[in-house]
Amino acid sequence: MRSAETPLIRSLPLFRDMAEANFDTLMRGAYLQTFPPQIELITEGDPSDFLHVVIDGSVELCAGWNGRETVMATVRPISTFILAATIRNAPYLMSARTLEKSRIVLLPSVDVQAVFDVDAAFARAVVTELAQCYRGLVKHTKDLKLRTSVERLANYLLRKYTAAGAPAALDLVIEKRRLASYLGMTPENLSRAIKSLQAYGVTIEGSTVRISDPADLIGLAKPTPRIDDAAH
Amino acid sequence: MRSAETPLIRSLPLFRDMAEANFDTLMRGAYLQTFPPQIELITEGDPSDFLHVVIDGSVELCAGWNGRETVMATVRPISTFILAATIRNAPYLMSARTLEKSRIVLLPSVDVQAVFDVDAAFARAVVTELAQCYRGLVKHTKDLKLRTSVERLANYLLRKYTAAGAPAALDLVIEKRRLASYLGMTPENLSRAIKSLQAYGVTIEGSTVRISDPADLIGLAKPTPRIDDAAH
DNA sequence: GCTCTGGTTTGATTATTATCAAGTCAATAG
DNA sequence: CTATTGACTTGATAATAATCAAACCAGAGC
Repeated sequence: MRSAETPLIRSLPLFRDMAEANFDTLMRGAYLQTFPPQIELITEGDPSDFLHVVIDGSVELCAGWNGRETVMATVRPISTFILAATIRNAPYLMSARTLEKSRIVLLPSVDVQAVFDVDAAFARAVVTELAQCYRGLVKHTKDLKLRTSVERLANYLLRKYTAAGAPAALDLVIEKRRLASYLGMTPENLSRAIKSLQAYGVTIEGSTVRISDPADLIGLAKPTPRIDDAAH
Repeated sequence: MRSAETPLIRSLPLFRDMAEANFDTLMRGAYLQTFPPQIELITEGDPSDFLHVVIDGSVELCAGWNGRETVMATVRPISTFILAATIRNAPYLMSARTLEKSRIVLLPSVDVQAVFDVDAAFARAVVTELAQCYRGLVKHTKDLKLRTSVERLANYLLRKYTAAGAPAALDLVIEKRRLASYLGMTPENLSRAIKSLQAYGVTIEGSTVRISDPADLIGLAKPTPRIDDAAH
């Protein structure tokens, strides 16, 4: 691959510190592809051949069992997904599907592994990234096990609100049924949870969220850095 | 540290392939300590100073929020815990508590990080271990989001049963209230879930589990490698 | 032996969440 | 402009799980 996106990828924490020669090796074997919406990029259970980097658009990671399905995460530019499967050379545990028209870089797993072995800076970056992903998932699990659905919604909204810098109106980016699945509830239940947050100054019209009294909502949500901080 | 446990630690996948000199460095800075039962080894939110290795006994990883608490995992010999916090040099997301009298090796995080930077084999082992932990947590999350409590119990029992080689009687090692918390339910609910599995040939008396008709139980549990396999 | 303790079980009740079935609404294709 | 589609909402109901309270039971200590 040789394209305008190369410097963009280079700027990611995962690739930032590695030697130029090794980065070139990775890029030589890479493919940049554009996918239409609703395309299944990878399927749960398939062998992991590529590390994926979302350049543009958005991708949903989901998992199914016995006819049920749940959204595990949404990946937005610029970031990678299924690093763990690539590293372990094991089958995917989640499926990935484009939500909109998306441009994605595919890095062959063999190249990633080869470069990992010779580039200490890259190795460190992979570890850092993986540890970050792990900790993110620990937080998600705590969210699911320790909170009710209304509490999960309240904290989700506060996280987005804070990340956006406490704006008067906030866009809900994700479809409600997908948000419901991500938060571990049904669309109907989300609809009712939204209604019950009106008592705490939250209004959601279409995809526009307004929080009139953050302090009140915080009183209900009781956010903690050990679940709700992106950094930590 | 210089003790009889050194070769035991050396045999772990995490330390197996590293250079002898680097392993010695790690061991020089290490402490081996014996803790009584019910001791809080680390507390959620504290800075991460040590990588822990359980040599003997057992340790419970748990997390709390707003007066509620949940068991995230149980660590048994020989394995490490809180690798991710050590790597990221970030506060612990979980607390750790001994369940019984336990011997634990403490490796200063600074040493782990220093050796990581100079030993490629160790770096690769850390990545492999972290990826394994990550995938284990993905499975746990899928289990929680896609299955009912009875299904989670059925699959938990089948996993233990299979791992033990399909014995006539199986010991339930963990206390029921802890198992309940791990599986995301109350002790009362677990008690009822056990009862409802009697219809599928499962009897649990005290801590002894008997599965008279595995095929029948499998029909209910519908286990899948993408949730229930330790390896994958 | 007894008593105390804490885990477990059981029953009754409530809370929470899911399911089913209509409806509303907005965007879009024809 | 109308018809269709699919997301979202609402209401009624059912399933699932939590809570509360009371027993039960086994092991530890006396």
